[in-house]
Amino acid sequence: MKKGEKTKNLILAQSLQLFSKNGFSGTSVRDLSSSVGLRESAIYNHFSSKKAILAEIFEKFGQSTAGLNLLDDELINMLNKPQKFMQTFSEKLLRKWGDIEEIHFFNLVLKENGTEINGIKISVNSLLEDAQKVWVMIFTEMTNHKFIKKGSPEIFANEFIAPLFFIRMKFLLDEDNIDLKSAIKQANEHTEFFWESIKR
Amino acid sequence: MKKGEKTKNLILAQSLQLFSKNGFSGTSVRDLSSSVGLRESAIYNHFSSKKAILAEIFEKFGQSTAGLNLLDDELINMLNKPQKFMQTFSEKLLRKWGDIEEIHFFNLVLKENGTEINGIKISVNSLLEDAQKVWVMIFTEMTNHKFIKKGSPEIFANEFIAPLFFIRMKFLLDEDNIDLKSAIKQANEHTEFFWESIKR
DNA sequence: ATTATTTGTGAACACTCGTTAAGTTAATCT
DNA sequence: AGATTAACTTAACGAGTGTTCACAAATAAT
Repeated sequence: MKKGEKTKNLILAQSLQLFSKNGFSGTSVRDLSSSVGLRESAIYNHFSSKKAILAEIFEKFGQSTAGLNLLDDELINMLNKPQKFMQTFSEKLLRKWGDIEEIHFFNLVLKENGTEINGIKISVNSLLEDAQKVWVMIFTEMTNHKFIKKGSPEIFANEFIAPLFFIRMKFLLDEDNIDLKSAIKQANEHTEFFWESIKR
Repeated sequence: MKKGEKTKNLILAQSLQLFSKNGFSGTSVRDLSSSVGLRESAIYNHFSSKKAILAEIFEKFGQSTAGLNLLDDELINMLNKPQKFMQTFSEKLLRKWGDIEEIHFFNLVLKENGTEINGIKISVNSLLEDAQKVWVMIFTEMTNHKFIKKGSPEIFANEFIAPLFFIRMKFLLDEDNIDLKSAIKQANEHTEFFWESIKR
C-alpha cells in the first residue's frame, strides 16, 4: 500500500471517530488533521473538501448495516429451526453492531440525520427500513414452509427487530458504556419471549 | 406578559427548531436572531450565552418524555383491562410524541447525544430508561393483581416499549414525513400482538 | 408627562473556519 | 544513482464565529 493510501485511510478513520463524537459542524479540518499528525492543508491532498470526507465515509460504511451480509449458508440452513436461527442471527448482528466502527457510524447517522450529502439524505429511518425488509423476507419464507404460525410477516418483522434496535441504543451507543454481554443476554431473552408468540 | 418574556420564549422556540434541524454547532447566533427578527446582540439581553439557550431548552422540555404525566385517573382505572390500558396509553403517548415541539426535542437529543450541558450529559439512553422504568412499574402492578400472566416485568416492559420507540423513529422523526395515523395503526397492531403473549 | 428601565441597534473585537498557493521534503520509479 | 512524482508545510485569504460595548429607541413606572 502506497503512503498516500495509508494516510487517506487514517484520515477516514479519524474523521468517522470525530464526526460521530462532535458532529460534522462540530469538527474542524484542523481537528481532523492534528488527530492524524498533519497540518490542515495536507488533508486536501487526499480529499477535495471537508464534505467529501463525510461522503466517502458513507460510501465506505453506509452499506449493509441491515445485516443481510450476515446471512451465510450456515445460517440459511437453520431456517427450519426458527428459534435457533433468530438466536444465532441476533447474536451475530449484535456482535457486528458492537464493533467500534459500527458504533461510531451509528452515532454519526443519528447526529447527521436529515443532512443531505451528494443529494442523498442521511436517514436513521432507512437503517430501520432496511433491517425490516430483510426480516419480512425471512418471516415470509418461514410462514410459507410452516416453520412458524400464520400471521403477518410485516408485524413479525417489526416485533422481532424493534427490541434489537432498542438494545442497540441501550448498550451499543454510548462509547464509554458499551456492554455487549448485556446486549446479547437481553437479545436472547427477547428471542425466547418472541418465539413463544410465533411458534406453531 | 412583558415584552422581554415574550421575545425570550420566541428565541427558545426558534432555537429548539434550528438546533434540532442543524445541530447546536451548525446553528449560529445570527441564524437564531434573524429567525426572530432581531440583531445578534439583542439575544444577549435574554441569555448570557449560546450555550445558556441550549441549557434552558433542556430545562423546559427535558422532563417527562417518558409519559408518566399521561397516567391520569381515567387511565389508572383501566389497569384491570390491560389490553385497553396499553392501547389507550400508547395512543396518548404517540399523540404526544407527534407534537411538533416533541419531535424537535427528540431530534435535538439524537443530534446532541453525548454533549455535556451544565455538567449533565445529554443522552438518548435516559429517554429509553425512563420510559422503561414506568412500564416496569405498570407490569409489576398488573402481575401482582394477576391481570396478566406471570413473568419478568422487565422483559415485558422491554417488549412493549421497544416497538413504540421503533414506531416513533419510523413515523415521528423526519419533520417532512410525519405520519401519526400510521404510527397509531402500527402501535395498535403491536399492542394486539403483544397482548397475546401476556394474557393469562 | 417625565423619568427610569428595559429592549433593541450598529460597530467592533479577537478568534476560528474552510480552502488555496507557493515552496520544501520525502517517497517512488527508471 | 538521479529524475519524477507524491506528500507535506508554511503562510495567507476572506468570510463567519461568539461576544461586548456605547448608544438609541421603546416600554413601563411614577
